[in-house]
Amino acid sequence: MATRKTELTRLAARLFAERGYHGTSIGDLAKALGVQKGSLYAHIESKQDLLYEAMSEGARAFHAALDAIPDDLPATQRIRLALQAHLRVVAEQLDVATVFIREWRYLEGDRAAEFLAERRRYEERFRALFREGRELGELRTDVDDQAATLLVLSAANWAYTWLPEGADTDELADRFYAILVDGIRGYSTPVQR
Amino acid sequence: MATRKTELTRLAARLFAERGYHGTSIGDLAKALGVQKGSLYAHIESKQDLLYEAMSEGARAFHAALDAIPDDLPATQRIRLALQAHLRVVAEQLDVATVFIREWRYLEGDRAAEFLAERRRYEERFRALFREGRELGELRTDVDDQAATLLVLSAANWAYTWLPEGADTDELADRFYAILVDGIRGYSTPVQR
DNA sequence: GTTCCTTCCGAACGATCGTTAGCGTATCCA
DNA sequence: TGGATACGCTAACGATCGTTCGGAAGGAAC
Repeated sequence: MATRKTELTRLAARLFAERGYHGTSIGDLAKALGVQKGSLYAHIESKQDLLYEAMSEGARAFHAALDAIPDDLPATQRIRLALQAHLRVVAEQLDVATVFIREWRYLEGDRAAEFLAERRRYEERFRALFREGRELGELRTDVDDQAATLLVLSAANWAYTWLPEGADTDELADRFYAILVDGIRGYSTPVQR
Repeated sequence: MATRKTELTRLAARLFAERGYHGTSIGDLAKALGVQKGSLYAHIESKQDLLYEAMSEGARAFHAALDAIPDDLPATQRIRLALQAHLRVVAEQLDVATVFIREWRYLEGDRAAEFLAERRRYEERFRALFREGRELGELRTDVDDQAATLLVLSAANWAYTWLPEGADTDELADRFYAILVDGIRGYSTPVQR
C-alpha cells in the first residue's frame, strides 16, 4: 500500500539494528531518506512508533515461521523444523529480528509489557515441543524441558549477532539439532556425572 | 585505591546494562552519584572511558574464570567447568558482563577493534576445548567443533538476558552440559537424519 | 472544480546532550 | 609552611535532540 511509510519503517529497523535505538536520531533517518526531519512526522507520531512497528513485524515473522510447521509430525522433527524456522527468520529479516531480540527493551509504557507477553508466548511454543516429545516417548524421560528450551532458544536468539544477512541457515540448524539430539560424546561411553 | 573512581565505574556499568550506553546520560550518572555532572570530569576524560573500563573489566573477569580451570583434566571435564565458569561470571558480575556482551559495540575507534580481538581470543579458548576433546578421543569423531562451540557460547552469552543477579549457576551449567554431552534422545533410538 | 490526501518544506521550540573552565575546599605528604 | 592531590561546585558552551507548525505542491476522488 503506502510506499513511503513502509520504506521508513524498514529503514528504521535497519538503523536501529545497526546503531541501536538511542544511537539513531530522527535526523539520521531523515537524511537516509533524503528528506527534512520534520517531514517524517507526516508518517509517524513519534520515534517510538518506529520501534514498535519494527518489533511487531519481527514478532509476526517469528510466529508465522512456527505456524508453517505441520502439527502431525513427530515432536523431534518439529523441534528440528522450529530451529530451522527461527534461524531462517533471523537470516532473512536480520533487521527486524535484531530489533525484536535486542532493541525491544527501549519500548516505553504498555508496549514494553505487550512485547514481553508476546515473547513469553513464543518461548512457550518451543517449550511445548520438548514437553510433548518427552511425553510421547520420543525423548529421554529424564530430559529437562526447561534447560533444553533455554539451550535451543539461546542458540537461536544469539544468532543475530553473528549470522550474515541471507546466510543459508537450514544446514546450520541441522548441525545444532544433531548435537542437541545425540550429544557430542561417543555412544559407547558410559554415562557419568 | 581510589574510592570514587571505582564507584563511578561500577555505577556506569550498572546503568549502561540497565538503560544502554546511549540511553544513559552523564547527567544520569551524576545524579545517581549525588553530584553535579561537571564534577565527573575530575575522574574521566569522556563518557567513552566509562564504557571502555566496564568492557575491560568484563573481559578480565571472563578470562580469569577460564584461567582457573586446571590443564590436566579431560577435555570434557574442562568443557563442563568452562561452562560453569562463564555462567558464574554472568551471574556474579551481571553488569560488566552485560556491557561486555551487549554494549561493547558502542565503543569507538581503536577500542572497538581491541574488543573484537579480545572476544575472538576468548571464543578461541572454547573452540580449542572441543578440538582437543575430539582429537583425544573423548568426543565423537564426527562432532562439529564450530557448531558445538557456537551452541555452547550462544547459551552462555544469552544468559545475561534472563539470569537473575547472584543466581546459582553451577547446577544450570551442568544441566546444559548433560544435554550437550548425551543429547535429549533415548540411547536406544537409532540415529537417523 | 473543489475537496481531500499524501508528501515535503523551512523554521523554530524547549530540552537535553557531552564537555570545558575557573574557582573553591579538604587532606596529606614534604 | 608549602604544594600537590582529590573532589566538588557553578555556569556556561555549542551541538543535537524529538517534536510542532503553517504553508504548499501534486495527484486522486467526487
